[in-house]
Amino acid sequence: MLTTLTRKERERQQREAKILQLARGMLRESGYLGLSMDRIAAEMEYSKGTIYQHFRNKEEIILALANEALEARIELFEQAATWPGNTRERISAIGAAAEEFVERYPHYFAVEQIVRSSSIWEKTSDERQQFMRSCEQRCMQIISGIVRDALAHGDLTMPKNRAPEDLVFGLWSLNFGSYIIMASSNSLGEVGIGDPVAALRDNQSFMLDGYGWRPFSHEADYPALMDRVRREVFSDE
Amino acid sequence: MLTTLTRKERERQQREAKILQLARGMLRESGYLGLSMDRIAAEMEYSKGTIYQHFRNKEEIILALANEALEARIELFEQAATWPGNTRERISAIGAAAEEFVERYPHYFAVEQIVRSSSIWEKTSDERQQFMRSCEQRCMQIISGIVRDALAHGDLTMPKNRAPEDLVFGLWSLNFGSYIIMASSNSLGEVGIGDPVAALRDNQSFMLDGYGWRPFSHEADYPALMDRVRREVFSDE
DNA sequence: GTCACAAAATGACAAGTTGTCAAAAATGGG
DNA sequence: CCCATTTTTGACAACTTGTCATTTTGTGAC
Repeated sequence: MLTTLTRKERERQQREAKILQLARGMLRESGYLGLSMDRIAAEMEYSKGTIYQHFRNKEEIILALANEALEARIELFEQAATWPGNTRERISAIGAAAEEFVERYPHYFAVEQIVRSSSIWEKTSDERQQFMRSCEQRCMQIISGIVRDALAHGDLTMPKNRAPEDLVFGLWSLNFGSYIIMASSNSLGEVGIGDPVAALRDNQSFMLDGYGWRPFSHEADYPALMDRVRREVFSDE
Repeated sequence: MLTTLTRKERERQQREAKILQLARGMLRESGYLGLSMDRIAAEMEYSKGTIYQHFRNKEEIILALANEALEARIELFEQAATWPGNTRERISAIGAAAEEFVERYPHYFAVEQIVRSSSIWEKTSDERQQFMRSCEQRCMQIISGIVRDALAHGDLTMPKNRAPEDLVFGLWSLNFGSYIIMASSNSLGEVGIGDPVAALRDNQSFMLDGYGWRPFSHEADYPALMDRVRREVFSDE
């Protein structure tokens, strides 16, 4: 009896994973409109009704994909935050984690873009919304924690009227904006941006330099550190 | 004959403007899915076929809205670029223009987000795509022009392996990312970001400081300058 | 084996979308 | 007034998503 229950449960989870896998593919292939419940059902060789027993609607599938990725991102960020070095090195490690995340979950930015598109968010369940918000907060906490450590250690002093979260907002928007532009602009080279990932690294560094976060980027080789973090922390699993 | 032609032409343009106006409203109200050709037709008291004579499809309407706004943005940026001051002041004036743009075209970021969503872009006409790309390039040129002036005047020296466009990419993504997040995150206050617009101003300034662009933000009152630019340059029309 | 009952899967449907196109209506020159 | 040309129309086809009565499947008791 126990075994049958778990077998069913296992089948259910497998099916759910398969749905998400198919959805990921469709989304990558042709965006929000390309994700079709009919086609998922057809490719799964199940009826539509069964798919709807897993996800109340299309938007739930998309949010589930986002949740999956965000959970993994927190994992990466937490690992990065424990890097044994000064605060400026630790914030660089977070940058490395962000790069790693983009490589492991290349579909995520497309998903987040869809979720942030009004009228999608509204259709999703409270639980998944809650989960997404909590992931966002958790991310914020991890990073602003490093900022606070830097303040405590005297590596950084906050400018007038600015909170640590304002700095995090800067890193966040710089990253988010850069990756969205990279993902959706097929001709960055033509406008003179040859290596956007390297440019992002530098822009982040210079922003932190501007805040006065020591040691400055000319005093250490942060790109090398980021490569090292990615090799040593994120190479396996 | 000439008069009848122009009258017709005038009516056509008025109708087109009305379509775009309605579309703007629907888009702001409820996003891409909320924009319905049927509803536009109904509210215009024209049949659907007539609407389709103006725009080949839904996506064309969205791109038309983007084009409208981008044209206006170039206007604003060009005005800002002529500000009579040092290069650092001129790049701040561009920041002021960007703020002004967001206030005048609050729907634009939602539109750009939709356009950047894959499978939307593909459905639009080459002409409008071309126009959008040329606007983007033009913007890039205006700003990288100021960067080059700064290099020529010795206000700034480019770091190793970086082109002026990489700096512009930084400002671009910082702005774009910040405004997208602001527009779609209804609870920034809860995560500790009280005044995101002020934070964006500072983050931009600090990034430019990090690049070593003189005079530094602690040597001048750039926020005050931006307020002044907005008052003196963008108050009328 | 078979019966009864619960659980799960089904697909026809309703209600919506976009985009088309033959037919109807308006227009304007002769 | 008439007729060629342009413009407008809305019924359609072809697609969505999401529902739910009906059918199928699974389980345990006898």
